[in-house]
Amino acid sequence: MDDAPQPPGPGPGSAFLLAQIGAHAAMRFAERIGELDLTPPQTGLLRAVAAAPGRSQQALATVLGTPPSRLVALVDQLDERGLVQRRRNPADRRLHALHVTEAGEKLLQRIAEVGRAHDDAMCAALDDAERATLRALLGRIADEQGLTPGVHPGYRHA
Amino acid sequence: MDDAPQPPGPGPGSAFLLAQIGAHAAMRFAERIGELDLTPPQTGLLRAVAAAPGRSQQALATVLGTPPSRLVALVDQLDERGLVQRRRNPADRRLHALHVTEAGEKLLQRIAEVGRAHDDAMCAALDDAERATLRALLGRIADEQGLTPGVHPGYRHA
DNA sequence: GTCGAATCGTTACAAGACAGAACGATTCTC
DNA sequence: GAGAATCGTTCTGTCTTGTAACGATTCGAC
Repeated sequence: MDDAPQPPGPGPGSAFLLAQIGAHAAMRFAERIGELDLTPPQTGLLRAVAAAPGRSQQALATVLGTPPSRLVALVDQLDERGLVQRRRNPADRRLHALHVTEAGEKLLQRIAEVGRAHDDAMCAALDDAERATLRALLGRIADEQGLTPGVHPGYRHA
Repeated sequence: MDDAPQPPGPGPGSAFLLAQIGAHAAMRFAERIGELDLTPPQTGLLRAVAAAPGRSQQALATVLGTPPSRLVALVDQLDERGLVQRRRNPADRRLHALHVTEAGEKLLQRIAEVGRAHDDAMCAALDDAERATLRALLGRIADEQGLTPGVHPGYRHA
């Protein structure tokens, strides 16, 4: 753990608060899904596979912004636990089409529950109207910054 | 780079957006101060030293949440570049009191400029009133979550 | 058709960051 | 004055990560 900058004049700026709270949110989320024996990268991959079944590993690597060699290990871990499957495509036997198993689907439901609880905990300081306002502002920022929906760049500790 | 979760029902939840945007903000900031030949941990340390001159390395390690062994390398780097100084305390020669040099002060001013530009770029999607609203909401979240002002937990790539 | 270039997944490798424990030097306590 | 405690440093082992080669398979040109 380290620290970073603190911006302009009076108190921290929005960018620093975003980075600080974002790192905190990521850590807390990692703790929560750790109880399901999952790491954040594993969770992200599982969600990405479920979002569009049958994609190749290379396609996923491109979308997730990770080197293909890293994806191999990730898929291995999920495969060993029976959460995803590699199916050879008869038309093009080079690529492995990834699919989520039933066990994977079940786990995804639990992940969604964890996500809701985490979301609620992070916004504990805000009432319902304020949460809606925050979410709208963040959505506009994410859009303007060109962030891919559902993809989180740069997690630590696989 | 990896990815992470995407929360509840309709679209991403606030917690995911916070983590996603926060990581993005941290990366962009790292790029900006990279042009000043600084890493985020170095920048954070420099700011921390300036915030309270004369503190010991151990005191800083506690505040920043980093192991003392890591701080040594960081202080070395800043010392070699003449940005901070280790001054032995005559009263207690065990500890090294850290101080920012004039060159360090000058660099801090440039860092502040970079921080303002970064802040502005991150909020480009919002008008002034919306930025104030966002900042207020984020400030309350950071406070409620017990985050230490000015300290950013967990940066990657020193 | 066939030969070469390109693509996919995998493996191997090297580089770097990190935390934790062990180590001298110095100071505090009794 | 002797032992425990503190500070900074060094050392070591582990882990993660990106890059580069490697077979297998398919596509394109001729």
